[in-house]
Amino acid sequence: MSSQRPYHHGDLRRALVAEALEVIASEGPNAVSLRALARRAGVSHAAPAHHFGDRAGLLTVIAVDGYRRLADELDRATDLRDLGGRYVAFALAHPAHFQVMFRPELLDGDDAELAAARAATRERLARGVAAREAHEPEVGTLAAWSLAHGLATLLLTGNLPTLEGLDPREVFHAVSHHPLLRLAPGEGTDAPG
Amino acid sequence: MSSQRPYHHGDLRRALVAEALEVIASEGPNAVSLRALARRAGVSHAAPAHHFGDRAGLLTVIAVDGYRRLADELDRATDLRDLGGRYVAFALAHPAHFQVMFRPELLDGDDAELAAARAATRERLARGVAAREAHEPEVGTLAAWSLAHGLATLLLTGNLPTLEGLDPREVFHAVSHHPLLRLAPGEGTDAPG
DNA sequence: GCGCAGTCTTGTCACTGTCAAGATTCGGGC
DNA sequence: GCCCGAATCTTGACAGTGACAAGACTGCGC
Repeated sequence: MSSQRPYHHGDLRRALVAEALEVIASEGPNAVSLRALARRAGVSHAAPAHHFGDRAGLLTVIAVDGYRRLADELDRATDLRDLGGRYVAFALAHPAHFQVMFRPELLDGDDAELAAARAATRERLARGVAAREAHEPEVGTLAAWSLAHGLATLLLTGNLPTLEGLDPREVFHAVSHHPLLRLAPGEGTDAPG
Repeated sequence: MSSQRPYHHGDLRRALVAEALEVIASEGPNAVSLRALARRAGVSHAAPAHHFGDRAGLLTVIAVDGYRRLADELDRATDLRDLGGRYVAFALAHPAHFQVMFRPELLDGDDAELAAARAATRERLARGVAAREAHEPEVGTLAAWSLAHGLATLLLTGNLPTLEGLDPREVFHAVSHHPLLRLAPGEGTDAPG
């Protein structure tokens, strides 16, 4: 019409990913429409296909990005409890990434980068647990991962409205202090001092 | 084949739910198409709308059914560890129900039956935990729920391929026996009484 | 200044959910 | 036996979607 945009967008790939993240965070991955993203970016309806192939391609790019960010975050953990806290905090700080990462049916399962990023993140988790727990580290990893992942998922899906505004890290810390668990780093079960 | 079906299907509602469960279990809730379900049931493309209103209506019916079945299952638990085991086992025995139950964006959030069924199930969880843990039962419920829910979710999303064929209940028991946790019923680690 | 590869457009197809309006059949009251 | 309302299902239409094919434009290296 009036303002004739240049033929080339310039940074379409990045723009599409950014818009997709907004949509996913507010309405979930199902609400992502390649055509709607294209409209918002001011390009034709088929432009996204060039960068991502198809819908799964776009979501896979987001998932890979998420796994890498999470791995970086977990690298900063000081102990087992901090590891869990960072995991839960990541999920709530990057809800779009987190949701997509754990919905394999939305992703391109054959993507090599995805497999690599996923494995790297997992290795961070296992290392973080093994540092504290020498006994059956694999089962320990599973236990810690399940706890953090479950809490993150329940918070993200709105199943814990009471805890809505709280700092997710503090919520995890509170949970990990409960007598049912023994995640306290370095302290015995009954003799904290 | 050439037999002209009667105008009324007879049990269309039930048939559609059954087909939807199959589709969800094998390809996820996104793969559910009202038109495809109608085709498989041998009715016109708009027939499902009469019974469920829209797509969210169908999935909400499934979620309500799932919450009720889960509540029944949790009622049978003998102790806290058994409660978690049953939760995880339910998720893997009824993957379609479980997936839909925890995807609020797919459901009709205003549905009264859904709210009631969800509350009833939650009450079962809280009761099961409180029976064993008197100290901060709400935090304890959150801890136990997170652990079971996280393990169930990770198993369902194919994130634990190593454990694929195993009995989910035994997997939970193994996790709950790890020194990181204290879910053992009645046996304190150091001071049971 | 040329050509090529990367970027984007236009056009089309089959499929989807949803709505409106009508056809068919069931069940209860008489 | 009959009739009428209500429940069930059909037909038709509309806008939106992902995907594909073929072509237009443009920047960059040479």
